[in-house]
Amino acid sequence: MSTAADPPAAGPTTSPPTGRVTISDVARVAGVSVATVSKVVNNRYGVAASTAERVLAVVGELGYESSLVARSLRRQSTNVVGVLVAEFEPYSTELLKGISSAVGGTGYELLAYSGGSDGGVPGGWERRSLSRLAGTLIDAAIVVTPTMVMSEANGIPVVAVDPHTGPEGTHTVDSDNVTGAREAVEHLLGLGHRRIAHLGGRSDLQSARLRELGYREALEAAGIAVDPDLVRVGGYRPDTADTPARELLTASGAERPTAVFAANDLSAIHLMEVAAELGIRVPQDLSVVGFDNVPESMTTTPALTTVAQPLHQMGAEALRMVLDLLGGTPREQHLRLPTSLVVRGSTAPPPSPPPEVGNSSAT
Amino acid sequence: MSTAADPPAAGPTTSPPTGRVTISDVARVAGVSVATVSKVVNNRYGVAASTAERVLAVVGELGYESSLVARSLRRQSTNVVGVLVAEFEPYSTELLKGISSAVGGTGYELLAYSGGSDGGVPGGWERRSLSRLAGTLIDAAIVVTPTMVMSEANGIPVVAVDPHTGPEGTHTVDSDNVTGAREAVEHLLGLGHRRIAHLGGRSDLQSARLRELGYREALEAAGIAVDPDLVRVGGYRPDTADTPARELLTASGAERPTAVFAANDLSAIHLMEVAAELGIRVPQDLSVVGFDNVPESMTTTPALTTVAQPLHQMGAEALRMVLDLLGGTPREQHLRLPTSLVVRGSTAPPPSPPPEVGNSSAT
DNA sequence: ATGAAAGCGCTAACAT
DNA sequence: ATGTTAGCGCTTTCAT
Repeated sequence: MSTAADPPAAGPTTSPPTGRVTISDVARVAGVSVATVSKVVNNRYGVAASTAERVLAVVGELGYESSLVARSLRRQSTNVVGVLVAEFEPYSTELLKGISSAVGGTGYELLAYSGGSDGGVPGGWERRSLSRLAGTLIDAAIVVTPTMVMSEANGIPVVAVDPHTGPEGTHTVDSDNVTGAREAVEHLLGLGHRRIAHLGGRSDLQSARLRELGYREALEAAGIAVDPDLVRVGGYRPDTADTPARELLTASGAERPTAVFAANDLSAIHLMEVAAELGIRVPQDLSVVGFDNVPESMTTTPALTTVAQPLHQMGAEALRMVLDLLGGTPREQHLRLPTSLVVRGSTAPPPSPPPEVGNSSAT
Repeated sequence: MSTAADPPAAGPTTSPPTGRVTISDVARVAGVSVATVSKVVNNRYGVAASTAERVLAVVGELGYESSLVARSLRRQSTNVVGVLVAEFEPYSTELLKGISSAVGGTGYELLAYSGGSDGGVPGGWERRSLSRLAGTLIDAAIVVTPTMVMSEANGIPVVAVDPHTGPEGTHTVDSDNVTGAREAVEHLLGLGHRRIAHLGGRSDLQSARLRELGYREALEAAGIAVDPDLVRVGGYRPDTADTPARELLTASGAERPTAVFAANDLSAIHLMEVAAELGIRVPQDLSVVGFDNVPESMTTTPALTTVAQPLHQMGAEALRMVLDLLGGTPREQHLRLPTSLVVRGSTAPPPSPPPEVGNSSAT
């Protein structure tokens, strides 16, 4: 009395109706032991050609593929490099493109893991992800913008890209934050700006401190004192940058900066939105420079002038470094790549200077 | 006689000098069994408060985190959704951003695996990756642009995004390729173009066929016969598009198209480079339209007019769909999202038409 | 409340 | 040439 929905109990053997094909399934169907199947699929010696053939046939028929998990648990290495990120956003995905292009032909596969944000403690996602994957799933790891110092205690090579804590414990790849920031500000100075504000990052992060340092250096070199009112913490994110951006832009008259150097593109873009809301035109009334050159920086109107980090190249170098480490090739601990200024539409000379004291046509 | 390179054999206990901290290490140090440690870290009942406290202290001290691999091997589910891609390129990473933004707050983690290209057979990476991960490492999978039909025989929910074989076996998310292509060509027609070429994708891929269909439909609706010389296979990639692009653009005089609709952005961008090389100005001498709207389409000069696929949204929808499937919520098999034309600088009216036969000033 | 033991799928010694 | 066994790190009955 079975209905059509009931599969006609083909065989109440060990095979569950659902689920994946395991090595035991192959062994049973081929009439050999699991060890033999393992030898066949791994091209080990000691298997008769006829047996191998039969096993391979069953493998093809059943579509068997060894489980990465079970295999890594047993084996020493997996041939997989892990890329640990907090989240897949513009910065990490650009890096990923560079890593991916460099992995071709190396025989390694890539596994990008996003174990950040939700759930546990805000900081420390990198340590947690690393502990969960190292030694079992991945042979080496590239950690993107870790907030904490990574100890290599997990027994696998680790390369940190743009570590927020500065190059310390581990091998690192980053870009020249200070020079990049200085060039951004020098660009504004060259345009004639004098009241240049800085919408900073997070004061606990190395990159933010270095970018602010570059800002200060450029100003001082030009003989301009840094006005504390013109420096705000923006937090790197649109939401955290909102209030400081408003404070900067609502200053009255001559107090208002004619240009802003933001610590990253995301906050620069948000500042441009705030400016638009306040009726401040970019670049006529206000020049804006960002940092990172993520793809999003080209989508604004006008497009954002920014300091480019060579993200693809940084990713590729990080992969090469971690593979060298894996192979025992000694590598320098820190690799720093140069930034470059990308001038687009958001910067222009400042509006005509306000009438000075003693000017003939004042008031 | 030990050199500085020899670590001073700290303790020949069971703990290897290298490698990760395992549950046994914690158990040994805390003086309890591994079962107890497991119970503590998983908040199971039946552990004395004092014991739990002690174990937790050791966990913190040693920085223990359970291995994803070992845990998944034993457990039914892993709370990890896999994203299977052939490679991390602009298309898949944009999707990834959408998937990542939608995963927040769901309690799931993301694992993007790139098991394509190198090594084995060109086709079938998706089947291989799925077999390797399904059932053990990941609870569900989103497969990006699979070339083959995916059977759900792996026992886990699968959603295919932009499947190259057309919506058949599995659940799918894609965009309206035909309408998108038609709108692209209608845009060119509206600008006054009549000789419109098509730099196609790969003829074995569904999306390429649909885009060519849209191209043909638009032309026919306008009463223009499709010139076979104006249709070339571009293969979706810069390298494969090179020769066909040259063939299209080196046609002499009036034979040369005044506009090209390319099957994707990458081949459109390469065609623009070829045009520049040949001294053909875009958009004055030639209009170009792409498809996808990957970030790279904004980096060209002029920026590329293209048909946007809502990639972030498609990724987010794919995640929602696969999570629904996981939770047993019934979902429609196919979800198709609309495309939209993004007009940028690479399209303009055609150059003034060549003198017609019977024109007074002809030759 | 705690621990011993089995077993997830697989590979690698070690028999036979 | 093939099979048996142990064990990777972990969770989970089942005893104690």
